[in-house]
Amino acid sequence: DFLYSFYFEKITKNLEEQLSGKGLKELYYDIELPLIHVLYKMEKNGIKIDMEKLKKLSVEFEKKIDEIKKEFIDATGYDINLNSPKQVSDFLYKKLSLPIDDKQIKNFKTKTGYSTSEEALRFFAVLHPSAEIILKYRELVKLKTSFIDSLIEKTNIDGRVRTNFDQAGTQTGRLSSSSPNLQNIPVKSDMGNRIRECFIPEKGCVLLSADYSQIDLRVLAHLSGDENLIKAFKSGDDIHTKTASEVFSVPLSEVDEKKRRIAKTINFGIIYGQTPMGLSRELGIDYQDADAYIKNYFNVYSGVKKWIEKTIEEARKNGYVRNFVGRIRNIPNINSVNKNLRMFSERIAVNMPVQSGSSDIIKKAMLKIDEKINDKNDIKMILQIHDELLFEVEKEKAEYYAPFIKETMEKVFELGIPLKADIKIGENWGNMKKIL
DNA sequence: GACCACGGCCAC
DNA sequence: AAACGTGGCCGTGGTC
Repeated sequence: DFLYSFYFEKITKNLEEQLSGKGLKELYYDIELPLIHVLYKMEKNGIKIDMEKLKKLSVEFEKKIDEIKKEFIDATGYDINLNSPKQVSDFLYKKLSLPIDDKQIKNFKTKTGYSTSEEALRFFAVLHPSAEIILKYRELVKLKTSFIDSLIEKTNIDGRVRTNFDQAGTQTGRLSSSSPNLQNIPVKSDMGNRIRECFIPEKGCVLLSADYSQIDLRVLAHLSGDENLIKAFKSGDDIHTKTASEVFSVPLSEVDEKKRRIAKTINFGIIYGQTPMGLSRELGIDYQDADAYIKNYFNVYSGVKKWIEKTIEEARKNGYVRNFVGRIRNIPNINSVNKNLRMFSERIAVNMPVQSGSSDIIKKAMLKIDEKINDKNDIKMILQIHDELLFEVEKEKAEYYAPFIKETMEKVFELGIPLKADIKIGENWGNMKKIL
């Protein structure tokens, strides 16, 4: 016992000094340490799975995958392993003998050969019907192996699946989730959404989802203090439509879907440090146009541009960046002579205060919500997906807790812009209706 | 059988 | 593909 307390104190003191020296005591004691218990409870709670539905889905996907395999053989005469990028690559680039020149495929090089990525397959799809078949095969196999079968295997006998949240696994302070990862359950495709429908509440309960609206862009607005971006959020208009209107110099009413889509891509790209080349490729537009759009963006939101420059400057000087609650990320290669490494470091430096800022906002909200619900048994916090919290709550209590959760999330930090959270409820995670 | 790199792709 | 940031997991193809 003596030795134990002797070394315990020694280690504690050492850690305290290290935290102190880096200005991390508040982050540790106000956020990370108390969060441990919240995460523990979420891991313990787990989430209920509609096993019957999931198993039916597995069978259905199995059949479809078999059909697609046959379809491929019928269409091509080749019986290759479609799970093997190597075999698919040989098939597309060699066996098909398509009239493609080096110029067209030079963008599709990988370390080991020629790519069969979705983008490459879309290129081949206009030349040969087999590419479309492979794409469909990929989608279904991905959903079946990574999600359907994995979830079936990892769901406990009590009908609930429990993830592992890693609190110290990311460079930005985000959580990560594994075994199974419940932070990347499909949502975008119809097929994928059918998997989400297999996540259900306990009998007598509903699922309640609370997600921050545009939290990263709002954090960017706060950090940069950019007047236009702040004004945009204060106005309550759709942010991508607003950006489109500003960047293309047209009234809000004249922003069509195409313009909005471009603006949306730019908005996300800014946070990740996207280059004109990246933007042009993603949108399938000319480099010159992409370059002009980004320049326009920085003209309109000049405060954002200044903040990016300032952030990179600080990273160069200090070798690290810090977010608004003091969290640190070291940027060791920010002054590297290797241009690729240096540019990469600059994007990391710019992205960190934004992504980690959002992450600490939701962590703090989790703590405040937990303070109120930790002794209640009519509501459980069960998942965090970066900007979303998922609860399992008794049906009759959903309307009682909803405003509290919304308000707690929105008021957790007083920033230069309003934070906004939307509340939805539903009988499964794939079909949620907005209530607040 | 354990481990790894790789290509590929799901989420935010 | 990635000159778009943060993650985890799948199957293949290879080594040991």
